[in-house]
Amino acid sequence: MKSKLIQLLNDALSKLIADKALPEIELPEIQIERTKDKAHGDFACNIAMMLARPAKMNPRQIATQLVDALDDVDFITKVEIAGPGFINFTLSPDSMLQIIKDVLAASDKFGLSKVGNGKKVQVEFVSANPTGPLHVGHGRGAAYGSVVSSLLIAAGFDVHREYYVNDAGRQMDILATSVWLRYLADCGEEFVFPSNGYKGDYVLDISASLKESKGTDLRRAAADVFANVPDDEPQGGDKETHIDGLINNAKSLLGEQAYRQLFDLGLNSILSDIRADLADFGTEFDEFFSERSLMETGVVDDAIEKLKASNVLYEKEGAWWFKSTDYGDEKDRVVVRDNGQTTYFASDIAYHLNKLNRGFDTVIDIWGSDHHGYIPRVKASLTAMNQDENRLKVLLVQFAVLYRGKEKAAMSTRSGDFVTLRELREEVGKDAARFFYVLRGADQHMDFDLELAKSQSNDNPVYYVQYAHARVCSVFRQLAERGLSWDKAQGEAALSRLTEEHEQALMGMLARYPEIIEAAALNHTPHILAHYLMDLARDFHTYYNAHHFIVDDIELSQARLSLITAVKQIIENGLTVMGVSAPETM
RNA sequence: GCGCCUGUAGCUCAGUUGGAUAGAGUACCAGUUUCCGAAACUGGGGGUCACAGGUUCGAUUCCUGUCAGGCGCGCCA
Repeated sequence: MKSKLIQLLNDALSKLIADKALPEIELPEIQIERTKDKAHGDFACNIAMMLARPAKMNPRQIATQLVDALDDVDFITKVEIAGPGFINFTLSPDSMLQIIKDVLAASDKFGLSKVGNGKKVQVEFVSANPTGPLHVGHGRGAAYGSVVSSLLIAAGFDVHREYYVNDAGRQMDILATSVWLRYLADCGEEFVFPSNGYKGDYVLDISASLKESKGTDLRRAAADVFANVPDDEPQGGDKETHIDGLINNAKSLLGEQAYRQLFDLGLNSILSDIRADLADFGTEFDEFFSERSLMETGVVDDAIEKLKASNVLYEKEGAWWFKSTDYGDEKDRVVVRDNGQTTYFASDIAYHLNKLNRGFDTVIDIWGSDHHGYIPRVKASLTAMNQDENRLKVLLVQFAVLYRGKEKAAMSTRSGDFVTLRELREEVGKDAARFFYVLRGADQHMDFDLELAKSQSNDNPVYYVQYAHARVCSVFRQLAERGLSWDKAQGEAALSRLTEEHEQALMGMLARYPEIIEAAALNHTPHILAHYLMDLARDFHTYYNAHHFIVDDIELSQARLSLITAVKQIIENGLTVMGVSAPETM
């Protein structure tokens, strides 16, 4: 509809210029917007005001000439000039009714768009270190990423969803060592657990399974395990060197093969837990991409060679540095440490190069806002390797600050003191949790009150939307009980009977859905879809309370049933995009 | 100190690329059920859009500065 209006106005403008009623100036892009106030018609255009300055004319005068030059079309009943020079359009009743037929015809396909034009987009999200179960902080990224992906799919993009598994770094060594130490304690060894080790209960589960499969094969004397290990922090030492010493002893006491088995046990246990958790949260991935595979297949080394060849690496104090300051970063960054090991950053350079080489038109990374400082160096590395950095888009998700009532809740994977995503899901349900997460803009710092989410889950807006859907279903159950039925053809033939204000409002709402999907997808703002669904549900509930759908006037009844079927369809479509169910009863 | 994000009703937040009288939920107050589900609806009060300048027909929106809060500034991942 917007494009039809733009076409109409463009024709009129060129007519005016041809008639020399307007000077020959560069025309700005015509903007059409839906009016907030029904008194201003259905659509408004501000072109006359935008032209006022360049044309050196009074905006209302331009508007008057423009309106006179407009072609007559059947879908517009009224054109008015208002305020400082707005041109307001009112749609004809027939064109309003068309939306119901469109929704019913397209059903679950209604709202799908082709703006994406099949372009390949990769979306990487969650990518939490597999050192422990997902906690509620990861939930926001999971919900946001999966809805952004679904929106892009709905908008016609070819989407590949990916989870980057950090299965190669020191954190994983700490996990493996933590598991081993718990196992040793289980075997009867006595020692103090390192302050920097992973203390969560899930580590005990893994060590128990290790004991079950290996018996005491991996038992070593505590004295050997702690031999030559520097003091831990509580003893006045440093927690980092302490744990590193333990890791080294673990490797030498167990041997490479047994250590690797231990390492993989920890990794695989936690990763499979994460995958199951995400699946239950309605968050699907097309691929789990391993950091270790990048190293083992030489992709990291290749990337470093590429940077060396581009002459953007230099050696200092035994390490290799990337000159990221040449590309606007604050300081240069190490890619190869003085001990010869590549850094996490080196893996990430390789990973991003790999992504671009896989042929995605756009690569989207969804990161927690605490990683924002990382963006300049990654982009710098891409530019240095002659890649177009604009193909990488980084979307930041601000932290969800957890509260228990008025109190801030602590959250740390290391200490094991956190609410897991699984716990949250079991308490409030997948639907409520997802809706709650996506309800706010990603750049909004979110207050997540666990008390509210858990105890007052009935106040969660998701039920308001789902209830609207269930209510429509209920009407049809009632219809069947009375031995009546809805006839689509009969209903569509009688649509002109829908003259109530509530019905007009609802139809206007339905017509907005495709625009919402497109805007939410292109701007990566799923929360506008959530808000739209609440608005639609509100209009429906209001309508429900004001009028009956099953009435003696058959034509009217059939027309109304057609309208609420369309409403039900769009709620279902929208909730599906959000990964939230649309129940028939509640 | 530098960088990113934020500041809108008591609280939690919307406010589309600058538009007409700044909205919703919640909380509070008062109402609505012989009739399709009251998890709903109707009405009411509640605002210096953090503050100060600037840009223009027009600013909650864009620019600059100040204040306040969150996060980040490793040869960690």
